Amino acid sequence: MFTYSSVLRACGCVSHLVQLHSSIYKHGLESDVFVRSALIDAYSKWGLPQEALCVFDEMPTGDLVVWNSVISAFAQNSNGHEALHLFKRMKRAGFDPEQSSLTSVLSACTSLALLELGRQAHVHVFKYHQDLILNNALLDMYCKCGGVEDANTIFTRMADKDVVSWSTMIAGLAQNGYSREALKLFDSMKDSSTQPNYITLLGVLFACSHAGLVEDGWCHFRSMKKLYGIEPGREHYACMLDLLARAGKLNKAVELINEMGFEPDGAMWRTLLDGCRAHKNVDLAMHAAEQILKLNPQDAGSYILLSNIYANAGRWDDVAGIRKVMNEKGIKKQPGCSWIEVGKQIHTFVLGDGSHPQINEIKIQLESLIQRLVRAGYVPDLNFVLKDLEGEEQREDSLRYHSEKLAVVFGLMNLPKGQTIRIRKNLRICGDCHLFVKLATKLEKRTIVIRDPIRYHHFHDGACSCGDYW
DNA sequence: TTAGGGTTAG
Repeated sequence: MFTYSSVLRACGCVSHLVQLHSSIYKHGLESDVFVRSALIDAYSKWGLPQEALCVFDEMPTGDLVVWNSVISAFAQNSNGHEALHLFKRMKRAGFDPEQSSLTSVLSACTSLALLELGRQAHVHVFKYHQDLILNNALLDMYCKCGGVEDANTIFTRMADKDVVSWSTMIAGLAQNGYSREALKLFDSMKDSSTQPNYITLLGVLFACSHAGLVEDGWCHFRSMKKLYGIEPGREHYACMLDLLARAGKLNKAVELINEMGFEPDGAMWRTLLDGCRAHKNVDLAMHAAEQILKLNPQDAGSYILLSNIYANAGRWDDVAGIRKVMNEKGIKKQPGCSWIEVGKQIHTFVLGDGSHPQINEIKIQLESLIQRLVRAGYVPDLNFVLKDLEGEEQREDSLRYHSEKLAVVFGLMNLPKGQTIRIRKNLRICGDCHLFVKLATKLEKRTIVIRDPIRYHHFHDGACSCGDYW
């Protein structure tokens, strides 16, 4: 038992793990709780939570650690629903959750971006208010669920803070559009006794890139090694590229790619491509797209970005060419999708999908809202319609029914006045929806928070926390 | 003082 639980931690590939697993059976040790938790954990670390669940389910023997192992297996492999389901099973089985279980539950709420659920988990945490790791998980949960004010309160009250607490808060502020506050916090961190690490600096550079702070970004990037002994890694370069590309310093971005000493990956070229779209550099865009498609010939996002760049430049033959290639290769763009939590239920809206039971009412309300917004000065921005990829008659509808607009209207209809409307979506928000939501918060006197895959937009009284730079 | 579970980026 002692041997296996030690060796399982050291196994270096899945096939070794499977061999150890059968050898455990051979020796009849599979019911030992130490061996079982180590096995569950090992499967989880190799990204196989279902295998971990099999190990868990096949024996009745278990203790709190075995439960915690299997819950964390799903929490860490981004299956928040299953983690929460197992947590409920654990409570029904008569086990009292403690710090480790609650940390996994918080991490599950974080990955699901469900603020109300996270608040419920927070209630269980009160009696452990001195636990550092648990507090860190709480910080992350509040930051990622759009409750950055709550995170700030907890952070201020934390007696002990380690590098994870500081890094979580710095990145959290930046993701929520509070870049300058994030940089101020980094200054306070330097005054404290905690040394920044690799991840802290990523948060700092992220803050700079999302606020267009080019000089600050360079300064932190160039001083990483000297001040903190941290060699800039691939991710730091990616952040710098993002900073330069967004700010329109495309030549500097290309210089950085050439000098960085890493092979640029698809995400880096994609960053550059997006900068080319924003700053209308067709030639560089073509080069970047070519590089991406060499690395990943099926990357739908790049085809669409490139085709929009061509469309904006009026190069309709090239637009048609891309559409043809996409058709031939069977490449489809991912449909936009938004989620909103109302009455403990998640409501999903997908572009072009009218399956929501209230969809007709929502469309009527949306139409009326658009008319009121137009009277208040809203002009739909047709630049964001994918002219090339949609049929002529769908053009206006495709913009009108972007999933976040449907979710916003649904929130206005169903959430009490004064309650913040929180939406999560799978793609980045388009400029037209951004304008629409800004104006809607002013007209309807509501606060709206939208989380996209990269960051948050806090809309209030006609403005957004991103300062229209995202 | 021979063994198992939790937090930060992309």
